[in-house]
Amino acid sequence: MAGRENREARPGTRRRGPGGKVALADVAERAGVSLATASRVMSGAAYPVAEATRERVRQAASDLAYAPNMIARALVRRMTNTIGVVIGDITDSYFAEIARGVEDQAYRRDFLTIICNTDRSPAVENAYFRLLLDHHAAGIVIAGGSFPQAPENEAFRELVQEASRSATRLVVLSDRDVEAPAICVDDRMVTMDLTRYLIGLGHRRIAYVEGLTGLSTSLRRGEGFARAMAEAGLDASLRYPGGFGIEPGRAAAALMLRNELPDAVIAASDEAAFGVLTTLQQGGVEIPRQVSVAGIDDNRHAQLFNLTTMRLPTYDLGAMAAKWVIGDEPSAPDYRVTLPCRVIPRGTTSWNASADKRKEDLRAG
Amino acid sequence: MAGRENREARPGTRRRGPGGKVALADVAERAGVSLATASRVMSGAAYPVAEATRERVRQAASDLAYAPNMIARALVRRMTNTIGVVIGDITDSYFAEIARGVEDQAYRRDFLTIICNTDRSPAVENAYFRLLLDHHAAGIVIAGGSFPQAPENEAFRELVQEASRSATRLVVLSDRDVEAPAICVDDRMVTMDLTRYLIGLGHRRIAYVEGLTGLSTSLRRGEGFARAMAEAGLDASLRYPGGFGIEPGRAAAALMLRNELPDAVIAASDEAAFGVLTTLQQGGVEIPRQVSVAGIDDNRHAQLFNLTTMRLPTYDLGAMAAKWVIGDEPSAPDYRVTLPCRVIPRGTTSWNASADKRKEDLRAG
DNA sequence: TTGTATGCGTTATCAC
DNA sequence: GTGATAACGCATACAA
Repeated sequence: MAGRENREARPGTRRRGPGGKVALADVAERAGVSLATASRVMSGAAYPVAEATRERVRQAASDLAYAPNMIARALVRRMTNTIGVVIGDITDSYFAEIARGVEDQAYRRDFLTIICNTDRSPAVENAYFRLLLDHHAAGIVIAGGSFPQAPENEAFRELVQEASRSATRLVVLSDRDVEAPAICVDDRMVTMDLTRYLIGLGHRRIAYVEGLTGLSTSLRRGEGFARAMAEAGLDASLRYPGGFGIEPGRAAAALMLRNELPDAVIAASDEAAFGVLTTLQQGGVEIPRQVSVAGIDDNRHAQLFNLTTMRLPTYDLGAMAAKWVIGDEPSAPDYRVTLPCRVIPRGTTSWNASADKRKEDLRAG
Repeated sequence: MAGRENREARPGTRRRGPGGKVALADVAERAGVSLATASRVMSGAAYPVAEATRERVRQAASDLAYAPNMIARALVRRMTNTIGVVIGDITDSYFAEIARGVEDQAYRRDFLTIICNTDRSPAVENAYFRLLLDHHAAGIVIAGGSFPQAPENEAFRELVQEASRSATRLVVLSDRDVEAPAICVDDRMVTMDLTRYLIGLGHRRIAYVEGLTGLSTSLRRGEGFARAMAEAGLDASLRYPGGFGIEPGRAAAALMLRNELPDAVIAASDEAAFGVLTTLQQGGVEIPRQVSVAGIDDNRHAQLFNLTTMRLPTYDLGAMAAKWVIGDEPSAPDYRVTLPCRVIPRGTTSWNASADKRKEDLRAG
């Protein structure tokens, strides 16, 4: 009431904020309609407005170069047009691809993509989760794997609960063992298939460079390797402590150079495989004649190194997550999708020549 | 008035929204203080509040697990706690590093980082600019270079004007020829220094793989190459159409293989240099014995390829931009900083053996 | 189909 | 120091 009286007390004044910004009220006034009507046409609400009126409002908005205040809209809708994507590190191409997938979908619907680097710290992950919830993000995409041993997991669960009570939609991109929609790959299968591929190439003595210690993803990939080796009756104990970066690959390769070389090596990531590859080559090893090397991810540089690798649908992971978050389908906490992966054979792996020899030995013996 | 009466009419009821969220009013009620006082302590305003009162409010907030509604706060402050970073493509490590620089600073102050991929489209850039302005971002960091010929430049200028009238701070990370704070490198100097370095190594016939056509950054880098060659009395006409990706590098190298090889090649980006490097090697050329190769950026993979390159302070560019945006210094439209770059000599460049020969020829002649 | 009035959850401006 | 209350700019339930 009071507000309205003030307005009438200053007849003829435009309702402009200090920044000179034109508000919806200005549009309504110019179009000669009520604020409500102006809102109905500008907000794109499915509400009956006469076409003539609609046009007048649009014209007025255009004349005044009206731009809706997203904050005010968000306040009443209890929701911002933003999607938060929580990742390890945007400079890691794995996460960058996911983020790109999210952003592409977000942009199509005028959503903004918020990026949150955790450097794999569960504490930072929770902090960002909280921040995004407070920001009333429309959706939160959590891309990193979990650390089953982390004490922060309990707080994480509570945040998931809070998210489920709120209107912001949550999607996890790896098996986080929480009640939330998940879009993932089968990490165990990833290494199983890759290991089988190398075994099929005649390799027997296969080394594995592990992923980041303690990460659930690393655990499952390690299991897949072990299982594939076991089913072929091979020894899966040739493992090197690793990580997803280049350095762990280098370190593992340096160790290999000092001992008997394996037939092949699988690294838990492309980057680690690059480290293995270049270090072995610098050590005088011919790839793939002496040792085959394979990675996981198929990132942009895998082709450059001609690296055999497992292609992960990183971009699609992000894109599907964003679609689900923005989408009009009703929220379903049991929404779960597993995306397929496949081996991309390239030049760093080849048929194991000594396997022929073994066969001959077998025949002779 | 009406609101208050309603509250009294339902004694004992907690003021909770439909989402069950606890609001500041709940905190105030529980602490037995007014909404204003509760706001003063929770918003961290520099306003005198008795320490005892302050503590009561804090306790109440903690008891109720109160989380401030950032949207409501943003509405009255006319500003969200977000920084938008407008880049070409987050999967390009150059931009990823910049984004990381921004995000690191943002996180320290509880700001959210919004990422905007334009794919170098001026139209998309403007669209995102508009979106960020409407979102009342605290700051906008524009990282991409400009296309001097683009018709969208006028609209861009208008957006810059609008930004300057609003409270959101704008920073550009390349020479955009607009009235806005800029944090850049000297692109002309970048190629000049690198070219001089190669000339100093005895190379004479130097090829240049250009950057993306039409981009101001590419233009300036090309100029730097030409100038350095000219001042040494060398021919700068050995240029290949390029781009910042791997493929343009490959294409240029393929061309080189079909003609007389240059002494050295400079690519406008590391990625292009990788393309040149691998393609030449696949063509049987020994690097650096026959041809030296250098790039620009010093991204994470440059070390892997042992690539000589120009180190660009990408991370710092982003970090400084974010600091300036969040910072407490008064806004200064003439704020301009140029960050230094330097050559990182690695294994893909070496002294030109035939230069010795030339010297001997000279002496003999 | 249009208009009126209320509320969204804060901060800020007054008065006390 | 503290409290009451008016914005902030929009969407929407309810009235007409």
